[in-house]
Order: sequence, then structure tokens, then C-alpha cells
Amino acid sequence: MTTAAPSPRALVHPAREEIRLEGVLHALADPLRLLVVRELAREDAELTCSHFELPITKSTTTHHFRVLREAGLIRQVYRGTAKVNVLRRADLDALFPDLLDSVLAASARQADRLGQA
Amino acid sequence: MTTAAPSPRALVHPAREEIRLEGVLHALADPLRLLVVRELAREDAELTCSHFELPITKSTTTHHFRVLREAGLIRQVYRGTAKVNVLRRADLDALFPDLLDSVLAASARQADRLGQA
DNA sequence: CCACTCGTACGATAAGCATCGTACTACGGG
DNA sequence: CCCGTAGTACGATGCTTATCGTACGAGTGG
Repeated sequence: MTTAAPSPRALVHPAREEIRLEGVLHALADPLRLLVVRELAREDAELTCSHFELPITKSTTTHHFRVLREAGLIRQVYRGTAKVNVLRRADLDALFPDLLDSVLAASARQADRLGQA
Repeated sequence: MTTAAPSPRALVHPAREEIRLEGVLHALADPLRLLVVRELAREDAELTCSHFELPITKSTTTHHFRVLREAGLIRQVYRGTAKVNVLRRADLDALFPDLLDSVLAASARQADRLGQA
């Protein structure tokens, strides 16, 4: 399974049952990655990597998105030259109910408290 | 503040407002530390470090408990030669409502699913 | 006072990870 | 066909972290 189909450019994603809590927490423990997840959750849309204006180079951006994908937090597909990202909300909610929401709420709360984005 | 009082053996704890979400998530992302937190939450009691039978040496145990303390997850005080640990549930719940509970639930769920402790 | 237990401190080591730069591939448009 | 844009691959680097061993300090009980 996992979309073995047409494009030569396939991306490896863990199946729902393969997603591990430690991996998810580790992925979310990085400020930049948490920011990306927050944005994806807020927009609830497909966003390209380049949409995010992160204070890091392209290589590092690739790295962080890979961590998120391999942890099972996001799903990535190629669309032309771009790569679009979506939150795997259904999978995460099924595995760990309320976890994502409470992390997002905590993050928003803290950003608010510290007066930042 | 923060118990500056009698014992020469004082332990540094972050104040409630100093607790950072990234630090909390990072602390919880380690399997052993998550196990400790789970146990503390389950017993809801003061447990000594040596109560936990972790598959690591004493030095490493000290290290992990320090990470938990400095992240603001637990409070530690000396009681005789032993050191007792308690979850900082009130502080965490005040800062990040539902976060701890959903992580604990997620952990229990995953342990259940994988057929482990 | 001595021995024992609990935990710390410190140094070493090895692994992991965030970061970068440069060179490269894939796709789409003039 | 050539160029620009989006992202990857790979290697290097330096920081953080998990781990250990050994030596030590602080209490408790004989």
C-alpha cells in the first residue's frame, strides 16, 4: 500500500500503525517544526515547503520536513516542482486522541504568554 | 523564591512561568523518561529515584531525573539519603491544560497497542 | 566510628542532530 | 532547448545528549 503508483518521485510515509509517540513528541520538540505544524493546522490546507519563511537554508528545511514526515506528522506529495504538505490529523487523532490539539493549544498559549508568534 | 531555605542540599527548579513547552516535549520524547512520568502519574505519590528499576546505571539515572526536573516536569527533594520525586501536575495543567493527560493517555494507549508495559 | 546505601560529580566516549554549502535533479515555461 | 524555480543529496562541522565508570559526599544504623 501507501501509494505505490505512477510518479517516479515517491515519498516514504509510515503507516498509521507505525507512528510512534516518542517520534511524534521528538518531532514537535523543535521550535521550527512546531511552528510548521501550527501553521498547517491553522490553515488546514496544503502548503508548499517554500510557503514557510523559515530562518534557515533550503537544505535544513528539507531536513526538518523529512523529520516531520518520517515521524508521521505530515504527508507530502509532489505537485509539479513543488512539494505540498498536509497534517495527518485523522491518523494522529485516531492514534492519540487530543494529543495534537493539546499541543497546539499549549503552543498557542505559550506564544501568547511570551508575546510572540 | 523557590525554597531558598534551610537544607544545604538545595535543588534548582524552574518557576512555573519559566517552564517551556519545547523543554517539556523534549523531556517526554525519551522512552525512559516518559516511563518515569507515567509511573509518577499512576501512583500519584512521592517515589524515590531508586524505586524505578531502569535498565541503565545510576549515573545515567541521575542524568534523566535532572532533565525532568530542569524541564519542570517533576519536583525533587531530599529525604534523608534518598531523593523523592513528584509530578508538577498543578503547574503543568495550569500552563498547558490537557497536555499531560493526553500524553499519558497516548502513552498508555500505545503501550497497550504494542502489548508492553 | 564504620559500613552501607543513595545519589552526585566529573571525565570519557560515542551517537545523534541542526546547520550549512555546494553540486545536482525534476519540472514547467518561454 | 534553455533557463528558472523547488527541492534533494552528500559531506562537513560543531553542538547536544545518552551512556558509562570511577571516585566521591551525605545520611542512617549498628
